[in-house]
Amino acid sequence: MITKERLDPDKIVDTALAFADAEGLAAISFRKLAAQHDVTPMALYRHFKDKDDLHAALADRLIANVVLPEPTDEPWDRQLHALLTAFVNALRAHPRLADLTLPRILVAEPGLAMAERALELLVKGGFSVDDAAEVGRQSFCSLIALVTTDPIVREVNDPEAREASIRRKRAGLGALSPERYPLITAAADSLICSSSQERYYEVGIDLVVAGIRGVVA
Amino acid sequence: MITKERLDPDKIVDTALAFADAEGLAAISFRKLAAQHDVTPMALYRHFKDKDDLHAALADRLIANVVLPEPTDEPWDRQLHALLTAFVNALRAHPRLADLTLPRILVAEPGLAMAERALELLVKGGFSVDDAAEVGRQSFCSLIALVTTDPIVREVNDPEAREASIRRKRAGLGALSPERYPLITAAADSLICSSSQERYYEVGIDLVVAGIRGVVA
DNA sequence: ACCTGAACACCGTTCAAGT
DNA sequence: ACCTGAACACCGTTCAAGT
Repeated sequence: MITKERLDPDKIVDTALAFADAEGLAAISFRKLAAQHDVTPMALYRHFKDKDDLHAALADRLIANVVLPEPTDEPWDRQLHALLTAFVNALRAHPRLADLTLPRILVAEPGLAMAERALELLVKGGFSVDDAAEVGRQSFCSLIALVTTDPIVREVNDPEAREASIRRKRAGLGALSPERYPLITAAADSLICSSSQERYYEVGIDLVVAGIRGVVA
Repeated sequence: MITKERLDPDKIVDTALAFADAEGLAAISFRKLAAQHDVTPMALYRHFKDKDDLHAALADRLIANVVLPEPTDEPWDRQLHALLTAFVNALRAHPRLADLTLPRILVAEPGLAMAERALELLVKGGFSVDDAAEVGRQSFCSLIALVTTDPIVREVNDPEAREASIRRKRAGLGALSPERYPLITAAADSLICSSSQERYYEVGIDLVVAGIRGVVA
């Protein structure tokens, strides 16, 4: 039960985040949000211009949770690693919504501070300002993809359906010819589900940072 | 006008691809596809179990267009670069649908052949089979993200709306304080729109390959 | 086997109206 | 300023029925 005095946009965002965590982005509808707050769907339009506007508000909330690391005297690539990890950690709070953040990074705080800091470190690493922009953008895209394709999150929430889905995948790879696909069949378990979620994110972030280090002119 | 003898699933997929190219994934609906083929929406259910099934068929079409490079005697990382480029090129035919491909790579040909070849090259590069699986998966994810976030594709198709969107972004970054955000304001043009689409993809693929090279134990 | 018709349970959004 | 009610133009999907 929501205490009903005023229709608070922040509380609507809270509810939307909860819906998305439970059933994904598609589960967020104005009509369901309104019902949850004992209000008519149209009431929400007083606070959000349209659905894109609500999505922007959701993205801004994710970005607001980025905890920027303090500058240190470590080398630039270590500091960048810490910065990108902070971004990933913020997204992981609501992984089904990570996709929404990209167009809001250069709008919402602390996305702007994070972007400025990333450019700073990239320039320190040897990139021109324009190359830093290009490389930085692509790095953030990769990290967002890392979170949205988290194999554990991506599965259905219902544990029974999840079991069925994994069984189906295993059956699919199990039916392959080991002669024709020796490595896929050998790596089947790793391909179906990462060994550990922490390792998954570790490898993902390391890959991005290693890529950046590798393309410095 | 579609010649009407039989309802051909392949032709429905053609129409869906055209819709998505013009207006994005959300523009694909059973009702509109049916109308385009002078048929009732339910007729489609004879050929596709549901919308996910249609999406799988669309993904399979993208994957089917991957042109696998022949094995050469080049070093493993060069060959991997060529393989990943082939994947990206296939996705670029229908960039708004690139997202759909991930869960179909290990199902549809030549996705399986591509995955097997990628694992092969990664193992040749020094990865264990399981590490190759993890690193390979993340690399394909990053490349899919590269295509779906192509700044040119992501913009609205209508050239007038596109102009307005770019103007709005420029205004947003232009309003920032150059003292507080010296690098963002300096790189504004690069951040808003990549200089060239070819360079965008070159940098993106180079980053992924450099990352892989960098994390080899 | 393949397609239709009617129906159900949803959507986002507009517009005029109430307080 | 803030919310309601009715309406419009859409969705995916099920089910029973036609040929």
